Amino acid sequence: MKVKEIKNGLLLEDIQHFEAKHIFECGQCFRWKAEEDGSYTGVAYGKILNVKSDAEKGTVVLNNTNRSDFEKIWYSYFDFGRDYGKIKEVLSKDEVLKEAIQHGQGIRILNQEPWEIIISFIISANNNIPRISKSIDRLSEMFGEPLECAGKNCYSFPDATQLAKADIEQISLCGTGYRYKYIYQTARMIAQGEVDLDRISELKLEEARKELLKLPGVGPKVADCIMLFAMQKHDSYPVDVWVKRVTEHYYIHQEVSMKQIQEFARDKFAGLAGFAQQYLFYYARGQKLK
DNA sequence: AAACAGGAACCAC
DNA sequence: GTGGTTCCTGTT
Repeated sequence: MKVKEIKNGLLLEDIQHFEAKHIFECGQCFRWKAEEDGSYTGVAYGKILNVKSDAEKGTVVLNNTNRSDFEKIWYSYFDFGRDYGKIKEVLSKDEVLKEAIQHGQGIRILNQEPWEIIISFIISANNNIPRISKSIDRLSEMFGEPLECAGKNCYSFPDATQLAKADIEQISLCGTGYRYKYIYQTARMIAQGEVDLDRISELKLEEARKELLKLPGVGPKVADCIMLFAMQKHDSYPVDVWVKRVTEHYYIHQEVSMKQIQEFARDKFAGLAGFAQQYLFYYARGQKLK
């Protein structure tokens, strides 16, 4: 990878396995919005960034950033230190995944902030992506810090302290439905240090899940998402309806319990289960698999 | 306009 | 620990 400074940003060259659409639309994040020119704009770690990828040229343009933030934030955020070619090579031994990877070849698993991901996925329970995004935007507008930018959506995601001292009635105005209580209670538990996210991040999958399940609004699926998208637990295999459908349809050939799906994934994909899950999820949604 | 989509909590058993 | 029901809101 080559990093060149350009006006107001960076040009990355010799990039493989990176497509903005695949990355931002594979269900792992909610704050990145598609622009008319095919780029995406979003907020993470309190910074606004615009991303445009060109798979043919092998380039990525990062707008509104600099070399220092790239090294501090975005290199890790976009998981540039990982060899996706190797992951794909291993997973492609399976015919279904080979096909799925062709559809989502530019997927990468972002390294997101645990706190934001916890709240985002509490909101995701029994919900759909447009509504989840809207709720997160409203939470940020109401309780986050304003960021310098030209358009809309320019607020950082509020931290746990900010939400813990918020009026619970105000949280309920963010379109989160009955989940507002969970958001508030979880914020309080974390703000008060009752739950230590850094500590949980260090634990192994099963132990970390047990801890995360103590948070109100966090069940098995949400815990698995938090671990995969914000705690680098790449052996996590979150099973939502789409992943359940795609796993049953292509591998098990009958309806089974959530537990059986997870056992299957653990045996079949082992440490790469999380990557397999992302390729399969994106594939299933693209196929509108029923 | 009624039906549907989507995970967790909660309560029986 | 498993199964059924309810929670809220945007879309069809």
